[in-house]
Amino acid sequence: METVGAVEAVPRPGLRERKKQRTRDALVRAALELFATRGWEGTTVDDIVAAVDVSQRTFFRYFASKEEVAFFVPRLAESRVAEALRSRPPAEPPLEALRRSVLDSWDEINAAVEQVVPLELHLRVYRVIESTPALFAAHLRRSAELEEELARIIARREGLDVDADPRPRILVAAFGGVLRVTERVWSAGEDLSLAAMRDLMATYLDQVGPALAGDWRTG
Amino acid sequence: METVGAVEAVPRPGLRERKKQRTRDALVRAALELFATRGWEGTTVDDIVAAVDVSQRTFFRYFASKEEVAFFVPRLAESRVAEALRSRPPAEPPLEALRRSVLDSWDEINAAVEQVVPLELHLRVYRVIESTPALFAAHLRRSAELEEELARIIARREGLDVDADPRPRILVAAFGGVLRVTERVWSAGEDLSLAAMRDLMATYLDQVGPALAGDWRTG
DNA sequence: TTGTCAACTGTCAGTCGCTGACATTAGCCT
DNA sequence: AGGCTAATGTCAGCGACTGACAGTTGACAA
Repeated sequence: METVGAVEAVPRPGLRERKKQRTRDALVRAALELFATRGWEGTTVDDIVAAVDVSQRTFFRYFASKEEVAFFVPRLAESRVAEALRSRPPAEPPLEALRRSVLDSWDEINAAVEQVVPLELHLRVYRVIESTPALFAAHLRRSAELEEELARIIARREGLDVDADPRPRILVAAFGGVLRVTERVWSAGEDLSLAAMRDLMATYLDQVGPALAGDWRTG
Repeated sequence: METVGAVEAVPRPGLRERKKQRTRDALVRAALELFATRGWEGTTVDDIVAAVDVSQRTFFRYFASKEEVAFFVPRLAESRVAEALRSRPPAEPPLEALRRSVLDSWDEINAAVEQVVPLELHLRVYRVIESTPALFAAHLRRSAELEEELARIIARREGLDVDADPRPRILVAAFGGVLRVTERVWSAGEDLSLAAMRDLMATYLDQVGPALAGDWRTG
């Protein structure tokens, strides 16, 4: 079961694999840096590949589109949230499970991000995403896809069929809506710390019930 | 204040204006028909302009992008919903105002749509929008923009500042989330009538409270 | 070490969406 | 009728993206 000179656990990838990894990372870093400084339309794929010194064709073999590289970091976060939700205790009420999944993954997510690009760079890119219509649209679609996944996980937890009982999707849709408001307000505000975002999210989630309840003026 | 020979109300537009209107309508109809039959990627702008016999340049003078023509019909709906919300009685609780704005505009919207394209064609195009990633992303962004507008209207009704009090946005985000689930389930189902959609929406909105409330298993 | 195979990369030509510049056509108005 | 101007057409070009083919370079066995 063990090749000579190779350890069981992680049989250190060959030169080829390491080279690919380096190219991919270099492309991500160069692209994000350019997006953050010159903006989305101000950056061409040719600019990116010139910075890394590979051909344009190579870029498109690593990323299906110019968009995809912009969402490299958010992608890391999405998979972790789904992961977290899957491992919540089944006894927990659905909304509570969602809330804790997002809030608890936060630190872990940021550690993972830092391994690829400085967190500060990601934040700058995030602002570009929010202010560029084409990118913002893509962001919303990705969110919708994540929500669909979360709804399915919730349904399974509760022993329901997503296509028969709409409650999982309704819950997640409402939850996701609040998340987006949080992102928006947070990134428009001054305190861009993660603690600030966490607090904001917790506060907003607490307000969903009251906001939906009815007349705000008689509160 | 009155030009000689011109009637006050609607001084029937000149030939030039009527020609423009015809060209625009022809482009919309040709485009939607093509999208519905050949799909989004299967239709080029050249195909559309060939069907109407105008130059490509003319197409882009009427529509900023290939996307814009695909959303010509949804656009009609959006403005009417905002309009309806503005004219709801101020005493009504926010969620109730939103709900009635959408449900009550329905018939009016469909009448307006029919004046441009057959409703059945629009439904076929809508399915293309939902199943084409690029179009679906654009759809979500448009929804987000409408939600922002609705949030501002709600805030004004309640005498609040949207940027200070998050409740309007939270409410609308949750509401919008439910709307999207409705659209999804409806367009995937069999009964594509408008009555079916209205019922579905009403039902789902009623379930938001319970879904958020807590443990579904002790219900 | 060497040679073979397969993976990776580069080059090139071409499509499609979209735009600016400039020339042409055609309602409009005196 | 003729001038003004909006609408349209033509053309050249950019940028994202793709398929086809050729060259290069790790991997692996003889």
